[in-house]
Amino acid sequence: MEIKDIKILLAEDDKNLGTVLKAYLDAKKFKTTLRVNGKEALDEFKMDHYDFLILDVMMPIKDGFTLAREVRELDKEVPILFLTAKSLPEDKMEGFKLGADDYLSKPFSMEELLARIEAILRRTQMHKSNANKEIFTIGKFSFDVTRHILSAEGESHKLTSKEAELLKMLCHRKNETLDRSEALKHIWHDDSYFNARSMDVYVTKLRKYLKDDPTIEILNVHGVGFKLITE
Amino acid sequence: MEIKDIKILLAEDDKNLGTVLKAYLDAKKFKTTLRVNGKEALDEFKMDHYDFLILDVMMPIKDGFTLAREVRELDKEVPILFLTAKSLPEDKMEGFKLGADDYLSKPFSMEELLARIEAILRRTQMHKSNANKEIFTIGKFSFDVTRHILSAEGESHKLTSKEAELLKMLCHRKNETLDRSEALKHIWHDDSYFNARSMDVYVTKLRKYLKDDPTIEILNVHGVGFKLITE
DNA sequence: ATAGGGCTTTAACTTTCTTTAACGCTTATT
DNA sequence: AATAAGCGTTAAAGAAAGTTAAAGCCCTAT
Repeated sequence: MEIKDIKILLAEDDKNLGTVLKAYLDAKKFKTTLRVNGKEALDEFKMDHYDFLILDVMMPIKDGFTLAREVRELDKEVPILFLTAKSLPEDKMEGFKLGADDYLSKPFSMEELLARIEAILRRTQMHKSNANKEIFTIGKFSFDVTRHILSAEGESHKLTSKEAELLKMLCHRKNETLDRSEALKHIWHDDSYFNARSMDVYVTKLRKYLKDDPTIEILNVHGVGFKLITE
Repeated sequence: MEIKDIKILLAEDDKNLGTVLKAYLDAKKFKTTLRVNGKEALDEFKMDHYDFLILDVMMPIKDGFTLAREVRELDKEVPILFLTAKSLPEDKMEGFKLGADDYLSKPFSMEELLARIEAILRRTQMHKSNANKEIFTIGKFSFDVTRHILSAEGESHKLTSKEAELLKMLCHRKNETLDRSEALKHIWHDDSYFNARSMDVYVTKLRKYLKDDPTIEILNVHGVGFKLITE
């Protein structure tokens, strides 16, 4: 995997620092997504695949350590690097216990940050060359997100963009509720009545595709959204 | 490129420090040119080629940040390292926004300076060596961007300029969506209905050229653009 | 100047994808 | 139970994209 394919999720509440870091990392050919607190970062992490997390420890709403703990429940592998203003040993310890790979005390230079990211990636990226292949297993189905292909038992079916995007979101939140408004904002870019009805049509389509496996279900949570139930 | 070929432009108003730095760097086999303010440094930069800039932030007549801004208009690549007495975050930020690669707060040791220069050069020189290559690998194909040649297994095919430009853009965004309007603005210089249809024709052409490798795919993302998918 | 060849655009037709509409059913509220 | 809001499903209308062929354009060689 080349550097330019590596997706970084950056959680930093300081708008200024966050924007500059993102610009710098993007200039270094990473794909960086910036979120301004732990909650938004977690939502984003659930929504997409990331190869690396850079988390500010002190953030409003949800701090970096709490976020890391929740991320680790979903993914035990993804490298985490903390940015911390305090350089107290206790904090470092707590961070590393959660499976952090490194930390950096502010202020730091961009060069330093880059060097650490690359060091960690060298260490971890070795044994996963298939990292950017986003493939979900849903019951007896296999869903290739980038290729929009849903396959089972030799048969494979090509999904349209909207079908694929919706199924992707459901997969990222499997066995938990995907908010209707969240999906609408993410896929349709507008949470309105007609788009909601359009989304219903797509739910029906997906149910049809998945109906061959009775253990799979797209459940409606009335007034909230949908939930993909598997195994 | 060997170290002895690397030309450094040093802008430092403190005669004493400047001379010592130049002597040290020259001893380390760099070719160092010393200028005592931003204005003279800019004149020098315009006059000759430099591989690396070391700029003092506080200088008479023209300061380091202003100089960097003007340099960046001429050259977006050349590495810049700031020397700063103040260690205020604001200063750092302003510097990095201009595309600085690192900074060093006074007082610093010569070894430290050398280490940072070498770290930056390792990274940028690396980039340079595969930047001018401009050859993409797409599945079993190889695409020489500058020569407009798409080849596979001895066979090689010359692309027209529009074909090449479009494939280049798709390669730069491989495995992610290239916005239709972005491609139109960049290649056709105008995002209009007829150009969009023209672009569709070129997508068909490219698909034909690439069809021998079934792992490659140019996927349409309805209403958004196209995505080149490679393993 | 002009005829030919390669490249690009326009046109026309076909297919696919998305949205809208309609109608029936289910779930919450009072 | 009555009412309203939310959802399930299907069909159709509408918009975007796929494809092929012909027309237009621009250079170069004659």
